[in-house]
Order: sequence, then structure tokens, then C-alpha cells
Amino acid sequence: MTRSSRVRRPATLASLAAELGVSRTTVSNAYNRPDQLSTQLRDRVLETARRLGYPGPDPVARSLRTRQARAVGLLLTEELAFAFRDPAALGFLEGLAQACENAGQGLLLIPASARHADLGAVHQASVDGFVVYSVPEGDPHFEAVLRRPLPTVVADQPMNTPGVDRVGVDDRGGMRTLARHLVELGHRRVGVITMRLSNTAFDGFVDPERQGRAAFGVQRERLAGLREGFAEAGVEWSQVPVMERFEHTMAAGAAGADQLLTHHPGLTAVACTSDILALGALRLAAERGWTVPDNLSVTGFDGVPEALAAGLTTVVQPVRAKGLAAGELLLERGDRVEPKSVVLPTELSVGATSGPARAIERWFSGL
Amino acid sequence: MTRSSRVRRPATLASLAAELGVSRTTVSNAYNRPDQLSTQLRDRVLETARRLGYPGPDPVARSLRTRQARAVGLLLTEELAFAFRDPAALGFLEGLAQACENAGQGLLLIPASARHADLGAVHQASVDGFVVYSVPEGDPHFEAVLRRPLPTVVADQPMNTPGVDRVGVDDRGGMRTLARHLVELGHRRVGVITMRLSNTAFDGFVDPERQGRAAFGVQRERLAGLREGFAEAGVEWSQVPVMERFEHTMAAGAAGADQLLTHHPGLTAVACTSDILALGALRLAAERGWTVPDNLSVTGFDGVPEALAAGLTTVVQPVRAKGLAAGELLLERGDRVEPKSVVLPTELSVGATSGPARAIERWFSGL
DNA sequence: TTGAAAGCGCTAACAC
DNA sequence: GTGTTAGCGCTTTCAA
Repeated sequence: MTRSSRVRRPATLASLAAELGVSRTTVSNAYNRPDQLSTQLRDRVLETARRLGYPGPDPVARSLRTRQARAVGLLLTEELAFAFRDPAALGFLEGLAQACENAGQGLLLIPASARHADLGAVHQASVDGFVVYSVPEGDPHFEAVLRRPLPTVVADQPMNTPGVDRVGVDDRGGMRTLARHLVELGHRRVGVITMRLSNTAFDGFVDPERQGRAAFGVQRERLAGLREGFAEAGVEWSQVPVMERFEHTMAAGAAGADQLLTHHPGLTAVACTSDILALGALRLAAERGWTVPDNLSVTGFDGVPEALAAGLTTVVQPVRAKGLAAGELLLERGDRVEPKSVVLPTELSVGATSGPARAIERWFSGL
Repeated sequence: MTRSSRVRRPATLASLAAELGVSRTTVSNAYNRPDQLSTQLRDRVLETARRLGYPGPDPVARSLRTRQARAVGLLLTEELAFAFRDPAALGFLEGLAQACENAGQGLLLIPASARHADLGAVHQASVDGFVVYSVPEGDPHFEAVLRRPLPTVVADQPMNTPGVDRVGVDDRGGMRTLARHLVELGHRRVGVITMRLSNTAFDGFVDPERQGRAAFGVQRERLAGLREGFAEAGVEWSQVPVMERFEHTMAAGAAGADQLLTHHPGLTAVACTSDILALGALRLAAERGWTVPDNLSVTGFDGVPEALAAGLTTVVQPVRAKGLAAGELLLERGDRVEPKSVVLPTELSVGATSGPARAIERWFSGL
């Protein structure tokens, strides 16, 4: 069978019915309700279909008629390829894919990076609902999703979208616990490296005012958790330098740590709002010849495999479960009308990168 | 705005036209051909749409009419979750996603694991074409794809599907080069660990006859490459023990190596058809207290990050480029009719796990 | 069991 | 710049 013969669409359900001398209903039934017609007739229909090269009911036409697409759309504002590179996103995706597979639904990845300014991809997505993964507040693609008359569940952010289901994790509580851990170890002079707070490219120190205005609610929450945890020990948040990095790579983490520690050489600990950034900070410490945690404590957030393998002290969030929950929330909603919010727990994983604060030693041994 | 009000679909293009007192064409044009009507009228249409809560043209109806879905379907026979765990599959996916994004197309992951015996997901996929990733010969889901009157490109396997585009890598040549490398190092007594040759669960030694019948063409090719490379040095293939493992995990690699080396204690090198298996073999060597490569040489295939980081001698294939090429082949086909085949080069990466054959030493030092 | 009729919501000629 | 007409291919009451 050559490609060209396969690519033409010769037969339709109607033409098949005509050929057979039966009604369209009968042909439709042969595919969709085998119990509605005799076995012989059904076999004759299927056999003739094969002969004519009829590939079965057209899915789009069927969708139009039945009003369902058997697929869920996934909106990420990042480039699609990012989803396959970022370990946390990957875990989420794996869980979501699992939920879809369990329900026999497809998963449509929608191209909606900032590059593509047009919203066509969202408008054109043939899906029964949307999962929105970690998108900043006010994102136009997200707003286009909301305009579609379809059920939607948000994962992580934006938070507090009225009437929309959400699944997230206890970002604030996790970070508060982490802060307490550092406090217990004696750390009072701490610095923070945070992922981007908005989608305008910026790298540098951010004051509390800008922190509060962050378009990424998850980062706001994680910073708030740190603030609360340190406040318990009397550490004034305004005295805690917070370094923002637009890119989310180890290189960005290293550069952020470099800038942070250059301007605040007295820090005994650096808390990062993601593992990737923390791994970068670790790398920088190594470059400077510092021993972790003797000269510097470094912590992360997420609990991605790479970080756990590296022994990073971090807050572990159940990324896979989050993806699974998002999918299930969407797929098993029935006729529920009240929006539902699921918050999954986080857990502190104490690794080998946090230890007692011993700032002075660094000056003797490290430099 | 509450969820329930968003979920209802109140307005259609027709009702909007009626409300406005214009024709449906005009409303359609307002969305699809802004240049076909005056700005004032267009604004009036859009404004009224907002007021009535009309979410814009229904994508399914539009697809039916225009005969395009702006999405490509991806068929993998494995569970979807697998795709997010296997590093080689991940690289492929990343490249493919990139290609889709560049073209403004969605990427639909189709649930088609062996678990779901029904082909509905394939039949129901609203896409403009399919990419099929590494599927065994005779796979029913794949055959269902072929029956759909849509362009299709196969990645890796099955090989030689008439009339269908394919992108793959030089599996055979890569392995031949690897074999020569081992030969140069003096290895003559070698064993092989291969990924599954069919989808019937089997773990154990496989004779050349079963090797030739393998449903996974890629494995056939890699084995053939080894055979040819060793043949040049006069090593008879029938004397080379080949161990098959159904699972594709490090644990499976370790178990395979254990069985292989127990039955053939004289081997000086183990060539694996994937990095994951090779990493498992490495682990086993460590467990036995052997030094690699002094007591045993171990090689892989793929060049995944983990393996490269571990210093594995392996054949590197450009997985990302393969995904990108698959997407581009599908999306940029124009009205080409001749099937096209793209074979990407592979490259030997000599790491720290292959060294001169020194079988005897192992007996003194290792046991 | 089978068939006739009525759309699902939209776009694209083509005419005005 | 705007409207008329004719489907895209299918499912689903409902009646026979």
C-alpha cells in the first residue's frame, strides 16, 4: 500500500452505506453499537469497509456530534521542550500522563510559549478540559483558556483563580520547616536565591515590596515561608538578601550565589527556592573552594532525583502525585460545581548540605 | 465568574450573527479574516461576543470544516509514564516537542500501552499526522495508525514499513565501530546483553536464530553491527553469548550481566545494546569487586547523560535531533509523495569503561 | 433490527 | 464589504 493511496480520504460513512445499500445509522452502529445489529450484517459492513479503505468514523466529525474529544489539554507557558528538561515539570507530566492513560484520554501539549504571542493554539485545541501548569498571574494564554467553556484545573499557579479547581503543595509550610531547620543549626545570617518572580527578565536583588508583587504565587509562598520561619528566631526579613534569577538552570544558580555571596560575604546559609538553583549554588561553593556544609549551608526545594542523589537538604514535594491529582480532578469531576482545592504535603529532607553555622571558619579555611 | 457559567456553552456563531443582525460569514470573518470587514464592524462583533460570552469559533467544528487539527499524534506502545523516565525517549520527545512548537502545532500523546487493548484512542485522535516511536513490528496500534488516512513517520522502528517516512540512526554502523574498538583492545571473548527482542516476556540466552526473528529491528541492527565488527577479527558470532532482558532497567542489566558472567566466566568484555543495561552491568561488576576496565570492559549504546557522566564507553546517538527530524519530516512534507528515510550518524564515545583485554588478571585479583 | 430526518457549529465559494 | 448557499462526516432520537 503506497503512502499516496493511504493519504487520500476516499470513503465516508455515507458512501459506505450507499455501497452496502443500508442506512448510515447501520454503518454507524456497526462501529459504535455492535449489539444493535446482527453479527452477519456487522461483519459485512466491516468487510466492505476494509475493501473500500474506509478507515472508520472520522474522529473530528464524531467529536463535533458527541461534543467530546477524549483528550485533555495541557497549558504550560514555557517552551514545550522545557517540560522534558525540567525534572520537576517532568514528574508532574508523568503523573498527569498516568491519569490520562488510566482514563483512556489523550494528552495534548499546547504550544504557548511567550514566543508565540497569538492565542490560536488555545482557541484551536480540541479537548474536553484543560490542565494549566505553573503559569504566572495575568498570563494571556491562561485567560484564553478561561474563556473556553471547558473545565479547567490549575496546578501550582496562578493561585486563587475564582471558580477554578487547583492542586498545589504546601509551599509555605515546607519552607517554614526548612527555615526552622536552619535556625536550629544556628543560622541567622542567611541569603536566598529565588526563581523568577515575573516574566520580565531580571537578575539581581529584590526588596520585599517587589517580592510581594511577584506574578508567581508559588515563589511568593516559598519566600513567605522562609520569612515566617526566620521571624520566629527574630531574624528580620528586610535584612535577608533575596537574589532573583530569571533563568532556571544550574548556571543561573551559580551566578546568583556568586553575586549574593560577593555582596554579603558573611552569610552562613543560602536557601534556594528550587533544587536546580541550589545545585548551582553548590557548584559555586565548590569553585570557591568551600566545603559544604562546613563553610556554607545550601538548601533547595522540590526534591528532584538529581538533588536527592547529591544529598541536598531540600523540601520534597510529591510532583508525580500532583500531576496525577490534577488529571483526576479534571477527569473525575462528574457534575460537581463547587471548585475544589487540593493541597499536597511537603516534607523536609535533611541531606548533607546543611550543618551548624560556623561562619568564622570559612574565613580561615576557605579563602 | 463562576465555573458553572463558564462551562455552559450558550452562544454559537450563528446566534451571535442573529443578535447582531449580520450573516454568519461576517462573524466568521471577524475571527478568521480581519481584513475582510471594517474595523468598526469587527469591533462591534467582538464586543457583542464578549457580552454574550461567546468564546470564539468552536475548534472541533472548525476542524471538521477545514480538515485540519493543528496537532500531531504521538504513538508509543509503552506506558506513557515510561516515556518520561527513559532518558533516550525523553530526548526524542524533547526534540519532537520542539518541532511541533516551531510549527505552532500541538502534540497529542496517545494512550496506547499494551494494557489498553482497544484501538479507540488511535481511532479517536484528532490529528493531522502521526509520529510513531519505537514500536515492535506487527503492533496493532501501529497498524491502526496506518489505516488512518494521515501522513505518518516512524522513528527507529518498525523498519521498512512500505510507503512510510522513517527517521533513525546508524545503529549497525555504530555498533560495528564499537566492536572494532573492543577488538583493537584485544577482546575476543565477549558477551552481549540486549534489550527485549519481542514483547513476550523472556529473560535468558538467545541463539542467532531467535535474534534474527526479533520484532525490534533496532536491536537486530545493533546485534548485526557487533557481529560484523567481531567477524572482521575472526570471532565467530555463534560463539558469542547473547543475553536478552525484557525489562529495561539497571537492575535488569545487572541481573543479565550476572547470568552472563556466571555461565561464561572467561569473558573479557560485555557489550550492551543500551546505556541503562550497561550501567546495570557496571553495578554488577562493582558488586563482584571487579575493577572496570582492568578486570572487565563494559560498553553501552545511546549516550544518555547519566552514562556519559559515568564515563561509559558507548555509542552516542543524537536523540534530540532524531525527534526534531521526525517532527519536521511530518510537518514539512508539503505534497511530497515519495517516502523519505533519514538516518542520523552515531559516534563512538570512548570512556573509562573499556580497556585492554586482560582476562587472566581477573582470576587472580577479582576472585 | 433497520431507516429517515435533523442537526452538531463552522467555513468557503460565489454572488451581490 | 457583506450575505446566500452548501456542505464537512457523523450520531441520535424516533418511528417503522
